[in-house]
Amino acid sequence: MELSLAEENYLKSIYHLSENGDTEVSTNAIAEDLQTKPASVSDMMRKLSDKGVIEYQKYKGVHISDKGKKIALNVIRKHRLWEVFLLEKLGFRWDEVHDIAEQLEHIKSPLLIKKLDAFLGYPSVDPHGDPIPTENGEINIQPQKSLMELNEGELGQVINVPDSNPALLRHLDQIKMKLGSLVKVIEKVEFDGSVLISIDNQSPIYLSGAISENIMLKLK
Amino acid sequence: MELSLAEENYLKSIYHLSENGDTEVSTNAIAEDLQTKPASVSDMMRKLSDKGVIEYQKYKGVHISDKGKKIALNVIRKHRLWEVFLLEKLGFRWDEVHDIAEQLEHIKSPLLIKKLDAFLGYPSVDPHGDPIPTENGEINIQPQKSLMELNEGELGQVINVPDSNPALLRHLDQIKMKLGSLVKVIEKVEFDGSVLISIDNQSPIYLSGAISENIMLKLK
DNA sequence: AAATATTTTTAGGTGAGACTAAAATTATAT
DNA sequence: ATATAATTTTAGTCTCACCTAAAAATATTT
Repeated sequence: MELSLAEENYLKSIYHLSENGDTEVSTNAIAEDLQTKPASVSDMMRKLSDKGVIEYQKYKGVHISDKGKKIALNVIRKHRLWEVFLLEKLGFRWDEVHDIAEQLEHIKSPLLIKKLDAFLGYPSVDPHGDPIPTENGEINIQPQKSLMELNEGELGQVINVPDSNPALLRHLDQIKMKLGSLVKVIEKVEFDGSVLISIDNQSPIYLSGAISENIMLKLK
Repeated sequence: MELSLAEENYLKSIYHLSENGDTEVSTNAIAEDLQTKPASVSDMMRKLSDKGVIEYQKYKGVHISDKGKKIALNVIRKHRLWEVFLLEKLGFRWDEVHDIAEQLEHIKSPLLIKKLDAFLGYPSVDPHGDPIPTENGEINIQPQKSLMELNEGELGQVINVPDSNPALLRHLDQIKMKLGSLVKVIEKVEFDGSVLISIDNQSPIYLSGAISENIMLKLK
């Protein structure tokens, strides 16, 4: 079954908002995520439901079906493989790849993705640490905690940062935080949720709560 | 000015049908080329004319403007760079690249194309021998003759074959004809327009007129 | 030059995917 | 429990790119 570009984007949004298909998603949340109006979402839900890629009851929110999940994961696979290509082969920075990959992910050619995957050496994660789903729609979700959840004294390794926020990514470049960096929480500031950390044993710096909740780590 | 995918395809068609913008193009020819109906073409001509990318008078055919030519050449540039990528980096065959490049050519990101161009080593022709326009819309059109135009005894070097006909390209693979091959016309058959040729001094074979008129050569 | 054929345009309509405004449903607060 | 607020859906439009059928313009025959 071939979905339109718009339909693919809806499915992807639902997949993400439902955290990998586990929770129900509201009409408003989808509208917000896709920068459209709730009325448009309702229309589309009827259509996607008819196609069997979501389960939908009026006023009751949306659940992605197995079929839908597979399609969403395939789009995500393509997005992340293209991100790897843009960074590793073309020399883009990690804050530049998301928007272009948003376009490339809709190119239709399974063979192209097979060959791209091989060309890139079968990567398992994209430049932001997100796991790349397999051809069969399997995805390896790692247990992770946000930097804000760590306690004073705890140590973690950065394994994931958001791909869609260039300004944040550029800031991480500035403070020299990258995937794989070891981060130690020295002090948590009660008042504003900011944290004092050291990155790879460098001199400590403060990070705002807004930033630290977006940085995902594996406990060490 | 941003054109839609459909508008870009119309411009590209007009550019090609007008042989690089030189001749007038008829409504029917465009409809045939784009597999659409003449009525749809008339609609689009009004729109493209309003945008200043073509000169159009009702019932009088269409001429592409300088502005339009530049846009068309940019799309063609992208198409041909992607074809090089697919063939040289991903290992596609030359008969497989056209359809995928038709999709990739509409990706919008000047920086992407700059970087892709560099990654490919600034190629000047695509896998079918078509010249790749520069960023500024310049294109190096070589004088060339179709194999059918050669006389008996004449020798030519293959410099261009059509990119959009996979069956033909696969046939050329079979008879081991590639870009750069030296082709000698041994005999021209009056009756059906076929020609007896030798490719790179191999044993002679017959080619139908339909094939030979699509193979473009530089006289040697 | 008139008749006929071809090409092109206009008129009106369709589906996709968006919108606004209003109605219906569900959730929250009093 | 009722009133109010928030969310969601429906109803009715809009634009885009296509369509068919009919009309208009141009080209070709006789």
